[in-house]
Amino acid sequence: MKKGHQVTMKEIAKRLGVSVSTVSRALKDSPELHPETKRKIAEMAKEMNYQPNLLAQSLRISRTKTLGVIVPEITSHFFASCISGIQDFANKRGYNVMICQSNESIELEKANIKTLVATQVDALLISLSRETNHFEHLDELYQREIPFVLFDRVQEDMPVTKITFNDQNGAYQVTKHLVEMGCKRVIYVSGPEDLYISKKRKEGYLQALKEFGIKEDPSLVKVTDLTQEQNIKVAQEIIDMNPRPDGVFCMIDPLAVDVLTHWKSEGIKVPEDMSLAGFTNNPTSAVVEPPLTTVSQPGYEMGKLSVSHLLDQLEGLASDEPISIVLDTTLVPRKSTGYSG
Amino acid sequence: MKKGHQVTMKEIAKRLGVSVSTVSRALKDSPELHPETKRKIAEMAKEMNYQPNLLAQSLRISRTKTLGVIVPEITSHFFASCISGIQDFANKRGYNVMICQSNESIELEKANIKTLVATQVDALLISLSRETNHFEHLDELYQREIPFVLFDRVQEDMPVTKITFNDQNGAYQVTKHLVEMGCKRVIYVSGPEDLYISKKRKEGYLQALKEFGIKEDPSLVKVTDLTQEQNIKVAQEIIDMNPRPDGVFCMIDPLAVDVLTHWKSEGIKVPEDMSLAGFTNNPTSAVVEPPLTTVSQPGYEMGKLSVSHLLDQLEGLASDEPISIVLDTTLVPRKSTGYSG
DNA sequence: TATCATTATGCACACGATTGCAGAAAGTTT
DNA sequence: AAACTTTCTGCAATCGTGTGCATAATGATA
Repeated sequence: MKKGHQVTMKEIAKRLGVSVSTVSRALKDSPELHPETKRKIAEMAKEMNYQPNLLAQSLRISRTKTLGVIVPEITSHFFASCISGIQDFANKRGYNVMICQSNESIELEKANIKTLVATQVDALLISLSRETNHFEHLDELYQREIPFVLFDRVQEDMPVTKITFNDQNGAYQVTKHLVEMGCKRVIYVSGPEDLYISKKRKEGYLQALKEFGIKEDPSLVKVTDLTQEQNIKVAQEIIDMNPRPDGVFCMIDPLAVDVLTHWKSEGIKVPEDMSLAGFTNNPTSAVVEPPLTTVSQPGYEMGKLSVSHLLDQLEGLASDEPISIVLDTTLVPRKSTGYSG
Repeated sequence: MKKGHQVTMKEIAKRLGVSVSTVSRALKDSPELHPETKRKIAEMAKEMNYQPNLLAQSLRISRTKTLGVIVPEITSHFFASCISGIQDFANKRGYNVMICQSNESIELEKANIKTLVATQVDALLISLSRETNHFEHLDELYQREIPFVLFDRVQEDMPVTKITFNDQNGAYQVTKHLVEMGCKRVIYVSGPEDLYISKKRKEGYLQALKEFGIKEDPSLVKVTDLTQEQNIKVAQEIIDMNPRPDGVFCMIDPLAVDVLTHWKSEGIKVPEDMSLAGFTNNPTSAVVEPPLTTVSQPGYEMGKLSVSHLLDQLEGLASDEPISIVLDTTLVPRKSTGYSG
């Protein structure tokens, strides 16, 4: 299939018997040109449906006004919200966005970065994959002075701007809530342990226990790789424990939903037999039965803030100094922890 | 913030005291060059961490190997799945993807098309917004010979390749299922009436009724603009009807979930008092209580097929003749219609 | 009428990569 | 030693847009 021909300045120039530079100046409304000439050229451009070739412009000014975004997966509602926020605010400021997903693979993440850099994006917004436990590819970006920010899934030691949620505080609040609702033995179900959010949420969990004078017990921390299979395995392990725990905080909603579904099929009643809480406030968590207590993380806001700060830096409206933006989370108590309100 | 400098062929050439053309040929492993020269250049390129500038390449060959995608909203799980399929298969064939969302607005849809065309994407994949009821912008694409395909939300009269689901058959099956489960008075809740999928699903609904010899009754068709507010209003209207219907087919899952939630708060039991079914098979529909009977629409598959066929056409592997690809849907019976299996 | 100021336009080059053609350098043949 | 290959490399133009500088054309002044 052949792509249709696009009208160029050259053709407008030819039709009117002027030079290309005159056309260029006319379309930029340069004061050096005779008004009548400008009018004629503008008219012809409109008639021929001229559209400037952004590729050529970008090549000239070495700026594409395009940002690259890398997320672990688009189909996650949280990341989709982030993307949505990034898009909206990038567009508002005249930037386009190229989105890639790493599918939680570090190799794909590297490949994505490479392509985005090759296409000359002006900057990158990256949320790291689950697998990413070494960071040479980020170091390289840094050394090549390609601006980028990290959001949600960050590497703490990287000297770039990072946008995160107050994961620790969110986990603290939800654990505290579980204890306040009467739970004596609270389990934390963690995702992969070197994941930033796994660590932070664990810290919050431990902080709450400590505050209530509950001794830390390693056997109350379970780990899953977040596949449905393992999630269910962990759910079963929990109800097999003796003495059985009475509260479970899952580090992310889909995990909590898997646990809930399994328990239901095993006849466990939530919250009567066991309290359950998640994290993220996915739309799903509001409509399961019972509705799931969780922690709200506004993804759209995160996207908006990430891109806004990045563009401020790019355009010199903010200092180049890397900063750390921490967004607040809010506890969303629901029936799965016995809350009725 | 200043963007780091990228190494160009010119610099490699300067360092080695050869011409830029020699560098270009060396990096393309041209047989005209002395092997030793090639070796030296390749080495230097690696050392300097040279990355070709895709912008310049694209400008030269007038092809960007980039596709534009426009969807109504990214945060919908269905469209996110489509995007995911498009991405994966575009990347496999060496193409990049720029994604835009129209937020269901025809004006944004037009603006998106304009930017994507200006950035010289090689082709477009479009799913129309709810508001799109005139099609000049698509006509223009067609006249300018910019290749594009329509998926899911299509305009039937456009002479381009269209990828849709067998919406009518899906609706037929779900309606038939409701009747077979014992429903005597089945409601169809439609989205905006000029939406392609609203129409098609209504046809399927009517087809099933006809087959069972049930007379068409306009009062059994309700319409909502799909805002939560109106969805709830319709849900209330239905339980206020006299005689009360005993089965409801909502044209899309989130609508069905809104209805279900409202009914629960009003003490209506599903499926005992009323059967309920949706369409799309969102992840949510499996975890609500009771689980929702629905129709599965594999979005990832749709994305994959759309992009594959588009690229086949672009690269001359498939005929330019517009075709219509219709994907099958499958009924997913669950408890909300009394199914137990 | 010669000179100068002013206005309007074009030339040439840049951005980075690619390629047809010319031509230099080296080797081979007569 | 002259003529001819063969092998290797560089020049210049291209893609579409933008801009400093030169210059042509016009009018104003002395």
